Amino acid sequence: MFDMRSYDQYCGLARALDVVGDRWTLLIVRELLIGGACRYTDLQHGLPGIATNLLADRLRQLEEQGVITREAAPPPVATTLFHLTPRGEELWPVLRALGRWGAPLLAELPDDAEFRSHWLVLPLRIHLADHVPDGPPVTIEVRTGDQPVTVEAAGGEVRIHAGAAVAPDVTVTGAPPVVASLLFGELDLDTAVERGAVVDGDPAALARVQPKVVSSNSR
Amino acid sequence: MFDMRSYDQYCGLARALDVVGDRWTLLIVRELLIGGACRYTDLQHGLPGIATNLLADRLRQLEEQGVITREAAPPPVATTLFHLTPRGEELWPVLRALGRWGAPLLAELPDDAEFRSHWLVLPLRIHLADHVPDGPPVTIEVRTGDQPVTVEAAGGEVRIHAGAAVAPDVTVTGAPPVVASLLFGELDLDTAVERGAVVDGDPAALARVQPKVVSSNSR
DNA sequence: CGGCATCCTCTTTGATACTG
DNA sequence: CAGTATCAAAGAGGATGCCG
Repeated sequence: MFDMRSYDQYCGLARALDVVGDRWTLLIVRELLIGGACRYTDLQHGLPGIATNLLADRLRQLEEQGVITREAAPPPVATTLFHLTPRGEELWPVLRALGRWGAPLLAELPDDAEFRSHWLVLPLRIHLADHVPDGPPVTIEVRTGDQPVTVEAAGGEVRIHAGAAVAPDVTVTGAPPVVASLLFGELDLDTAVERGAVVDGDPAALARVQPKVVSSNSR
Repeated sequence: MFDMRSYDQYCGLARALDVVGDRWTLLIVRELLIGGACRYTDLQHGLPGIATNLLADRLRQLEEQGVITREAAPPPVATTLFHLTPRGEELWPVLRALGRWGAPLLAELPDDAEFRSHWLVLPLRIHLADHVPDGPPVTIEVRTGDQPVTVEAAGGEVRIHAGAAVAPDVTVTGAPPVVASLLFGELDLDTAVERGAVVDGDPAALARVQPKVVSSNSR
């Protein structure tokens, strides 16, 4: 039905690209790193623009290469769940490096670019830290894009996942670029509010997890 | 003449892939990370199988994106030199992560895969270290593939570059997989020799730089 | 509805030949 | 040396149909 195209080079980079270098492939891995396990339709939702046959092809290839597994969830759910194998999870450093390199390019995106709020999860996991390990737990609800994202800081650990928070100490609402810049500490609170962010609740909860570096970004 | 295809997603990973996600692109970056500056024909030699129009296209795109620069070398050389910009050099963590992930896949390659010995340079830079900083300098010449590669250890630093050594303390000759496995400490000396490697000179020079971990690989 | 497969069109790639 | 030109083959994108 298809043949794996290969660079056919004795080089680790080339071998990696043989497996994950095709269009959409690493974005599929991103989806699975964020959520843990996804249904086919979850993947389609998180990968706006992908053709359905292409998604099916990529999933089959990734399965053959041992990067993902498909698991038939038992009734009454009766759906197929895709998730990364341990080998697939080892792609995390690759995604981290690429995401970091690409971050400065976000500024050049048109305003109508696609956005799914769960895409914030991995960058937030990289950049946020609990700076007050001994403080009481705090919860932040981030409202931008298609669904809320919850940030919980407690005991020196930060947990981030898609979905609404129960009783957030603070909520942050606004367009993705402003909300993201605020959370990543690239904008201070006042500037973010000036640019349309709405912060409802205790701003100290934000300061607890934001990266310390505040660059002097303007635009 | 062309339009940059974009995933159009507000996501750092997707933005990175917009710029360096096309086929061959990261391999071009590899070539430039290894050598520093390359002529068009050097790139063709290091990228066996690439179509020349594709190479020209990719170079133009990378230049537009600020990843590489082209520099007209003055007479009497009178050639164009391509090299990475600082922004392009920041792709090093990406290549490192991908190369590391792909390394285990090298074993599955057919024996007639393409090989250029300078492809060893980056992995060697990652894995080798000078374990005897106070010892006298040593030089290793690696002979496999199309040209020799030189490893120099001195004062705690290891320098690796393509090209012959002047007066090597030891030379290692053999097929790429065996030579590479020996240098990376995945095979011990005896096993490597059994499998066709020829080590001429002082094997202690090898031990000085090899990674300490010796895994129990067999095949 | 979830998980694809098919069909069709359009773009990108690969191979080769040729040029300033 | 550093490309451009040309053309066939493969892949991507989009719409729709199928089947449990």
